[in-house]
Amino acid sequence: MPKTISVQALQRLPTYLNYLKSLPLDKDAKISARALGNALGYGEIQVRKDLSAVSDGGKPKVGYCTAELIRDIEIFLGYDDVNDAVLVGAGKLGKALMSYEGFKTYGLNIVAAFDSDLAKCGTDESGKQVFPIDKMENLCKRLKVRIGIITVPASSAQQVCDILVEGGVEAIWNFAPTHLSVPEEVVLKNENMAASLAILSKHLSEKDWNCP
Amino acid sequence: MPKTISVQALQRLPTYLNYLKSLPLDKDAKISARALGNALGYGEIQVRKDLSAVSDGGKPKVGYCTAELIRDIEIFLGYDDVNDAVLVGAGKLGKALMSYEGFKTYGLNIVAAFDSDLAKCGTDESGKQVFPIDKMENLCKRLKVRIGIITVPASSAQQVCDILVEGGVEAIWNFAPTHLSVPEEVVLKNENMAASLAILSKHLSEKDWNCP
DNA sequence: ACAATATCGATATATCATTATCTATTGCAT
DNA sequence: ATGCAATAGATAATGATATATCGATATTGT
Repeated sequence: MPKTISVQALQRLPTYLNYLKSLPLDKDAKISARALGNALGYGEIQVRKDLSAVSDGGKPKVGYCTAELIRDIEIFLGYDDVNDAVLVGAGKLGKALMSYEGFKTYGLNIVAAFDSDLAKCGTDESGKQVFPIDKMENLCKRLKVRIGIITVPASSAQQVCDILVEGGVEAIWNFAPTHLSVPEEVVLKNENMAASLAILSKHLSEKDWNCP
Repeated sequence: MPKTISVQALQRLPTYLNYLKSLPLDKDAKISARALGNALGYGEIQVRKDLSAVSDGGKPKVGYCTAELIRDIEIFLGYDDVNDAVLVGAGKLGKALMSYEGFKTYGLNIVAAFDSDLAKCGTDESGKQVFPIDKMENLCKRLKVRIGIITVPASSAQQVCDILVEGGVEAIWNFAPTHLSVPEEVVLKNENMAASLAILSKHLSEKDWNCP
């Protein structure tokens, strides 16, 4: 029976991983759930629970073996095998993502980008190829790309999304500030900046209410 | 007593708003919770619950008045009054955010940016000024900036964060893939792309398990 | 006018996530 | 050895969120 993990816990794993990797590399280093939690602002019980889903345990009085933990999380998250992705929309945000080196460490490899504006096509400064959008479906199929990243304006996002799905993409990462409908079997993750802003903005206005 | 709203619901509000605004503008248009839910992939009960926190209600057999709903959500989210923000880190992502026009509609106004690299200082292509980072604390205080956006590499994020806090910033929007510690009274929102990727990546690898 | 229907709102239930409590294990100092 | 402190792990309790049920109300068609 596969271990279960909550969505929230799953989203915390990269944070653990990131912190663990920032530690001085020592093959036999150990870390306790409490230390890890303190560093990241989580409770120690939560840390243990999160880690129980990915690792086969730490030792009392010692803690977890840092190196093992790193490996276990990476395997669990699938960072060990690379997922190919395409990006649609070579605007400012698209370019920023294209040239972000960090994705490699997350097992994400952007193999190509597309844009409807022919002026943006060619080789990007990141070294990646930008193709006209009508090549997209075919190229996705040929390369068996599994992930599509959408960084086009909201107005064309659904259209782009449909093409990606047609091209056999299995997961879509949407940066356009709009809702997309996808078939059930396709995973959709919205990077909803407006939602984040809503939180900040609400907190600020609540401060104004409470503090006279 | 002020109406309460869950964090999750709060994060859905911008999505409602965005969809409502995409509808043909008609002063007397009405929309039912079910229609709204179907369009966005939410359950109708959830929609009603979410909206109950912001609006003073729809009418049976009719639904909600679209125009009123838009206004109510905007007021609730504070989009009517503008919050000034500064951005730190004029790299690719920073520039992308600086030139994103959409923030205006969310009541966010980036008044200035900072970077430690003097070569990046001056006037950005977005028309915004980029200042050396040692001017930051002072400028935040003078302009009473409430929001700080961090788009620097993980290694310098905490340092930048501390300066922002010193400068009196009340909310921090962190795009660096690292954990930040802030005083209790400062709101921190992490835009954790790694966390989103974790979800996609996990779903993909789970597909591989289940489908032989 | 009255029934039928669509819809809202409130309450209750179920699901999911976090935190607290308790027990068991390990290493260390005596 | 033996007892103490630190720590993991399991279970239970709390809290947050989503879903279901039910009654109330407005519109529409007879």
